[in-house]
Amino acid sequence: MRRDIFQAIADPTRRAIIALIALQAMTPNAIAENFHTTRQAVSKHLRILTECDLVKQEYQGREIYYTLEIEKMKEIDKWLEQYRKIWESRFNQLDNVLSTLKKQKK
Amino acid sequence: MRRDIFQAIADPTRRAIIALIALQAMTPNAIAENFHTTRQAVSKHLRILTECDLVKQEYQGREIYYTLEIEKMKEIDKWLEQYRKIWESRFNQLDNVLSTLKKQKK
DNA sequence: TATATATGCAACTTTTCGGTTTCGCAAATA
DNA sequence: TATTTGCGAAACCGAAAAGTTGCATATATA
Repeated sequence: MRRDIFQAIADPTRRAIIALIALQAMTPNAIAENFHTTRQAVSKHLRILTECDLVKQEYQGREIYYTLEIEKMKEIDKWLEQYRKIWESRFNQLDNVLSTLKKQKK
Repeated sequence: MRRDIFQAIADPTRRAIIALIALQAMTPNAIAENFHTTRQAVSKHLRILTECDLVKQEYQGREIYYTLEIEKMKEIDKWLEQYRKIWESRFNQLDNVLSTLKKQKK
């Protein structure tokens, strides 16, 4: 099953998990303590996040630390770029209108 | 039913619709021509996009033109901001390492 | 006025999703 | 060695999502 980063961040619990491990690597149990769900449910979310390379696993004995793969987040930023161009150009247009009004005032 | 912008952009068809109407306002029929689904399916997507204020409707006779509400896209950018800080700080750390190496060379 | 067109909405179906429960396995510990 | 602990995987379940079909309605057009 091919996972997509946009699908991965669609779920609020997964976004919260991302926010958590962005601060420090955590084990599934430690992550689950922050939610009102079972560890297994968290494990499922972690699997989805892993499948689309948003998180990485670090094995340490029988514990598995999950870390955020921050580079992957840039993909969203990249997608957003095309729209950022639009809202910035619109802002410039508004800027032009304002400066035109200013000139007319003079 | 409360809609979320992250859920809205999770669907690839909806992202494609957003990309389409970002260029110019379009009617449901015109949008549907670009996909291998029925007009009704597109209408459903448009409804979801409308519910979370990502698109606006402009009535013109019996036609309805859908336009992208670009301001709403900034919400994603805002969410991304916290992670942008992280990857930028990591970049700076790397930058420091590089400049340290450079100094040692001298 | 009769017909065609553009659209939304409701009902229904199939698929997907998020969750729980149960299990098995490997590592730590008594 | 026996038991506890940390974890993933599979089976199952209910809810939601995405799609289709079949309407109803309003606006054009012949």
